[in-house]
Amino acid sequence: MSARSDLATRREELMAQIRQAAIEEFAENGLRGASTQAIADRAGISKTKLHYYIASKEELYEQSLQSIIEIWSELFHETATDEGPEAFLRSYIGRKIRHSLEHPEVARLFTNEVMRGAPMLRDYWPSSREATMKAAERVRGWVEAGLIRPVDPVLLQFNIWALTQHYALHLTEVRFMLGLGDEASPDPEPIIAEVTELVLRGLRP
Amino acid sequence: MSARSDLATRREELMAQIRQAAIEEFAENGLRGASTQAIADRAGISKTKLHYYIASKEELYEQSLQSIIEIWSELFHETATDEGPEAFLRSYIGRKIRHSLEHPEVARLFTNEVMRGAPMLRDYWPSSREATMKAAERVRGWVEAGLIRPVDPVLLQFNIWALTQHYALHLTEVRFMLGLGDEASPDPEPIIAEVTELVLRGLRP
Amino acid sequence: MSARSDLATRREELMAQIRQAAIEEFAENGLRGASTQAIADRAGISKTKLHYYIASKEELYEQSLQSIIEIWSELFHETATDEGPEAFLRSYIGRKIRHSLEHPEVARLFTNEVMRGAPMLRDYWPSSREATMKAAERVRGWVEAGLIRPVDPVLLQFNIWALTQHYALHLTEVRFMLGLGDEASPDPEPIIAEVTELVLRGLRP
Amino acid sequence: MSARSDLATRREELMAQIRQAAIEEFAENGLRGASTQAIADRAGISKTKLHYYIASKEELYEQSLQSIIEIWSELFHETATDEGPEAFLRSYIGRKIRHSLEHPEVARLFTNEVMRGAPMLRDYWPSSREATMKAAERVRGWVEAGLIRPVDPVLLQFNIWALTQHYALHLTEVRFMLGLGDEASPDPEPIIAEVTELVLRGLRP
DNA sequence: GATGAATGAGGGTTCATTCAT
DNA sequence: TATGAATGAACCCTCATTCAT
Repeated sequence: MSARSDLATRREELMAQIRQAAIEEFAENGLRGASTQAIADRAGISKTKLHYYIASKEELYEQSLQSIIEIWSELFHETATDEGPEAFLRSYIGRKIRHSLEHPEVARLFTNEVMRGAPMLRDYWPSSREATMKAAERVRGWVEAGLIRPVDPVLLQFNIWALTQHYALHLTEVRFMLGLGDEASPDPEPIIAEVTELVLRGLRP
Repeated sequence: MSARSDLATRREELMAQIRQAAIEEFAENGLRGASTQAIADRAGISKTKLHYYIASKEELYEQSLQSIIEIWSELFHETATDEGPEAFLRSYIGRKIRHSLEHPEVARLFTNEVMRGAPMLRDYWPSSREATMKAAERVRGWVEAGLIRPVDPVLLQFNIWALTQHYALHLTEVRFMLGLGDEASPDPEPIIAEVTELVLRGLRP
Repeated sequence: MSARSDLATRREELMAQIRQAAIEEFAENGLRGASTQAIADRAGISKTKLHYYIASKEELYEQSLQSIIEIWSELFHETATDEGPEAFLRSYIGRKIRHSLEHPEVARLFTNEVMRGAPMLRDYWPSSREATMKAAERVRGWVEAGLIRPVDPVLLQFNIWALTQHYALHLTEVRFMLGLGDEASPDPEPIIAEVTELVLRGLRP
Repeated sequence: MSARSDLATRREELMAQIRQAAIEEFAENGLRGASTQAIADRAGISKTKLHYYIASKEELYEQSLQSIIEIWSELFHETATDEGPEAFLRSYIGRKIRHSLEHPEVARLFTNEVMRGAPMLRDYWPSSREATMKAAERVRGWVEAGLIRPVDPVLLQFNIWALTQHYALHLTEVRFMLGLGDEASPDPEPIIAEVTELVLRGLRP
């Protein structure tokens, strides 16, 4: 067992390394600007070896996007939903910002793709829209129950999205403005507190 | 005089065309991913001609960034500041979002640069920080005057920034979720209303 | 006039050099086996320069095929047709073999493409078929007039084609069997005489 | 004994598969254009496995050529020679064309090599020349016996060679001109009849 | 000022072959 | 015997930039 498992494990580990390297490089330079040489360097392997494990740069890009969507989907569905807006939003905003600060490249790659006009995400939009509409329904329920003031439930989602993504996209700026070093990660808690407070108060009936 | 002026005017017009083309191309593909051929095409000139008017792709990129910063600086300083937080925020958020929706490429290019780690903006950070600190001071004044609840004045700026930039960065997604066509611009007013309301209510003492 | 003409002339000369180099390389190694480096070397220019003048290897290949077809078409139509089969065949076979021995690469490239299954010539077959049918009609006329014995007019064309192409394709072998040097061209006249005699006698009523 | 024999048999079968695959691939794409991957695919094995059984692509190419020469040599020597030119030529032309149409890849590979300048056949030419000279002697005998008209006995061999090879090389074109499907094999008999008639009549004293 | 020609460096990818097991 | 992993060389082609006129 150990031999087979070792081989499979090795391959998976390498693929994980490659995917991580790819996400970072694509996040920084976009699909066009990313080079397979740079991805290989980040993954610590040769360009030829990289190409042994991937079909093409484009396919690797698509897989990277796919893995991001899965990560976020899990993050959203792990959040309990039946305890009212305050509990839900506190939990979701906290998780989202913490993840953003730990893995800013994830949000960056996504934003990069969307800024290009999202040509690779066309197929994904419909299912994303469905999820948005389902969430909107829940927000409407909160409004009708008088738990929050009347809001546009789609724009609310955009706004929360904006607030939680921002700290990943602009981490460099945030670090500088908060007087942190180039590699230091800012303490997520004050940021979470501030964003949560803004949203919860902003929604009060 | 007219001859010289005509020449000078022509040159300036051409440079403006080039800069606009550059901002669009850089916004979509980043510094690395942008091609001078694509910029030339967008500007309606030949690649050789483009290179006659610019020193290098990098320099053109820097100029593009510079012009963005000027645009935003004007936008900020045109907003009257001495009528209290509500008037100021209503005005600023409105202007910012309107501009974002009309010229999404501006916000996109900036975010693109920041996501890369902002290597070209190192020189600009200090003066930006100064402006941020000055604005923070004003926010503190509002807090002390009891006009808004106590908030972290720097994070507040990030949050407003996040909310107003988002609609430029994610315009493609926004369009899709709102059921608009690929080229249609969404009506900015409902968005402005929703964002303004969230911020103003979120800041109530 | 001289300046413009010189420029245009230079370009045309270079293109002719490139086309010739391409035909030779493609004739020897086929589309897949040919390398743009080898074509550039044969043309006496750098690979980069070659790629400045061509769109792609495939397109250059197509142009090479196209130019061959034109050459042969001219060769066929230059032959007078209204003086009966003997005069026509003597003239055509002579021209064809002379050309074959002088430019064996032309016949070779064509055969190379046909041997692959002729994927690039699909578009050309129909018009070729038309020409074949028209020629077949003429042969039928000869038969009816009692000038030649009854033959399948299409297979006759194939056979003449086979006999005149062969000396281009197998020039290396022919040279060796005739005891010639590696670069020497065999005297075409005895070959022409022998082939012509075989065909004319083979067609006698 | 059976075990050893089975193993040996298996190996030989596999080698035959490989050789056939190689001939087809080399016939279509030449030595340079052929890929070991494509040969492996045609043989139904993995590229690694292929390389386990062959020393190199070049060596496999040489073996392929060698096996072709053996095939043709057998084909020639199986033809009875002591019944005069007509019987001999009828038999040989028939066999040759039938084989050409059944195994066009054989003739194609050979022609491909010759068109390249036959660098791999240098060693083979002398023995081939010897055979040609022997056959020429026999033709001269026929001429002296008044069985056929005076002809150049070497060129006659080239011409017969040309006529019988052509239908293999240009099968694609032949199929199209005769209105056959892409995979259909034309009926060899009318072709044999026409070629035989042309040659026999063309040689009449 | 303007433009076609040219180029060295690098882009992504494939290839025949070897390694390691 | 057999196979997944690995690799250096080469492939076609594009790029930002410079040259020459």
